[in-house]
Amino acid sequence: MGDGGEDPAGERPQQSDVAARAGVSLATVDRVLNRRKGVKERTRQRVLEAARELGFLSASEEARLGAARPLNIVVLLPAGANPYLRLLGERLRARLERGGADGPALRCFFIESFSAQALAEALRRNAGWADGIAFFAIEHPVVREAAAEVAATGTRLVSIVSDLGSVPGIPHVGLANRAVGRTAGLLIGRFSGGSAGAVALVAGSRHYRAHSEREAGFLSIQEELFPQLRVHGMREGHDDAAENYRHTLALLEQVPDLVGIYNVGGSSGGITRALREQGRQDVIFIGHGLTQDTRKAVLEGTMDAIFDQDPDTLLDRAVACLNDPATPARPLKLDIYFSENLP
Amino acid sequence: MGDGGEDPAGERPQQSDVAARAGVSLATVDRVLNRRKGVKERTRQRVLEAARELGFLSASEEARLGAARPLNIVVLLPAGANPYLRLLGERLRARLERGGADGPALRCFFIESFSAQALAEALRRNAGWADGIAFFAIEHPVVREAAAEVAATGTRLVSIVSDLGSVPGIPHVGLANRAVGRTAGLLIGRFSGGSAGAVALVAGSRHYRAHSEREAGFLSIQEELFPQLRVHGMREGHDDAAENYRHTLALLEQVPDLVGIYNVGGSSGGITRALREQGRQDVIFIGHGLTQDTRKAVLEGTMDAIFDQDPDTLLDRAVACLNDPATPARPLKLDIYFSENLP
DNA sequence: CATTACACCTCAAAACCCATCATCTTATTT
DNA sequence: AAATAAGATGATGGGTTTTGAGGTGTAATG
Repeated sequence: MGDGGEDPAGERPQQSDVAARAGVSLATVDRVLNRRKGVKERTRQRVLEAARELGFLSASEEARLGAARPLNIVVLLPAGANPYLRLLGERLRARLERGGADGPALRCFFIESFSAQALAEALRRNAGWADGIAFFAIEHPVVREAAAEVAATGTRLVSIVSDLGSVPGIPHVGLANRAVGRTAGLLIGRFSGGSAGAVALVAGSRHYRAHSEREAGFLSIQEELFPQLRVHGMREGHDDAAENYRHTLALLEQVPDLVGIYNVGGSSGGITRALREQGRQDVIFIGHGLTQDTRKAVLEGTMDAIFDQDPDTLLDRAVACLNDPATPARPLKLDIYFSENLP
Repeated sequence: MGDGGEDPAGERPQQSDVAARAGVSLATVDRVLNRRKGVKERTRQRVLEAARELGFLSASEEARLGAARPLNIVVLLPAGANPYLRLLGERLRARLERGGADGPALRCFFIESFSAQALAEALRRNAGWADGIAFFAIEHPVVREAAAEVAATGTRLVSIVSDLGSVPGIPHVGLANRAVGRTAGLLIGRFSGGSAGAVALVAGSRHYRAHSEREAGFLSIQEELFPQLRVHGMREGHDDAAENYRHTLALLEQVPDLVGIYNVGGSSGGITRALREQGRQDVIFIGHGLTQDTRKAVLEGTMDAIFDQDPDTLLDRAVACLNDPATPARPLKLDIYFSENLP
């Protein structure tokens, strides 16, 4: 008999083809396809697999019948030279190579930094084919709108590192940034040993909630506990090393009694370079992101502490959130590194 | 048709086929497939292999059943009122209730503290039926001897929190304690703002390597970076709150210029009580173990920092080590908590 | 109108789950 | 070495679930 199996060039496959391929009877295929009970899970999977192989089911039908397909996850990060984000991208690649087969398919795109439009567009563009999107959020109506839209289509979203404010249905994986800012303030205050002077804030952008929350926490604790320190207004360095370098040089010149700097954003390399060049290792400096350059800066004494959120934990939690939206979203642990406890 | 080979084009294989191919009875196949006990590991593997060859199992089922039978793991902790160790025991119980079926069977015994004999005996007693033992080590020849013996019988061992020194075949899961001691020294040195004075060390017992390593690290950094601080010799408080309380009272009386205390051991409650009662919140105090009492002490300002190793991570890693002795044994991350970043 | 694909049902056979008990093996003790 | 204990396997049977075979009705199609 000629029929025997699927027919790549010809007819649409029939239930009988699926039955044959799965090695079960028509009755069982019928039960599976119509979600009737009385089918053992193992058989169900066989049938579903056969159906998938024959292309009998559309993707949506497949999903409806619960064929466990690895999720398609997209990660959207700001482009630019921020070393922490580059490290995050690298860990992501590493995870891909490890996880290989059964893990979710992860893809990472770098979006033009600080552009709400670009991010919104990227969200919409990926909503179609991705099952879930993890994104570094920019707080902007355009983004919030796009996120709400995308979430409504069923694509799961999770913000990482920086959130969108409280948008229902979009969990966040990241630090408790206000507390982080307060911790930085506490350390600078205590390290400065009670002497009066100025402390300066450097940020990437106020449109990152992570940054403005850290700023707020820092300001609140300075006011509360260290009145002898005055805070020198925040400067936006757009997570750019060169820009941060210029800001720092200006600071050092304009603020003679500068005691400390807290960089709530990334790319601390520009700041350490300025401090080093000006021989101002006495300035207490705390920044974010455990990377090669910050490690070196802490070891040589230019930087006093690194605040970090472990990239692997971050990705784990983001993926867990996308897999199961019911995952409770307690904040990540803040890792603090000094010269003596670098890993 | 007597051949007995699989039949790719024909009927689906049945359990009876698996039984025949594995050369066992249906009852045994059933026991394996339903994860019932009473099957020798070798037989289990034969059955699984037969099932695999016949294509009886789907990939996911194969993974589920192919995993080695959950290990029987015993955890040995020092008895006593040390809150961190009690918390560890509690997390262990929590993990049991969660993991339920497929997780390893964990059992926790509390051994008379500071008794090498008791620990050695417990190791030997459990070696018979446990697949792996995780134990808080006491560095003592009696223990090392017992550990080597037990390891030789095939029971896997891993030391947690405090290790045995370098004994081949017994990996360790815990902090890099020398670095931890140096970090404590760094913080006390910097918090003290350059003023001269004395810093004191309190420990549980010198027989815990964790404690003496932390001490060594602390001493080394004091000497290196903070010559204006003199270290007041270590006192052993046996992780007992009352004893630590008495030690602290004595310290406060005998050392008028006391600037800081570092408790390398547990049960910091006694120390905070003494500091609180004597109104000496100005003394910088760093201790180990994030528990209810240390949290409170940090919040009220009696304690300046808590060093912690996350109990869940600790247990995860210990279990991983016992499951797969090839697991690389990089040290745990040190978690540092100040008043502002308590979880 | 005959044909085809399929949803939905019933029924009996087959496969399977689960507990029990007897038998055999292996290790431990005496 | 014999006795004993503990564990592993096989045999069996009752109850449950799963499956295959086949019937019926419907809608689409040529």
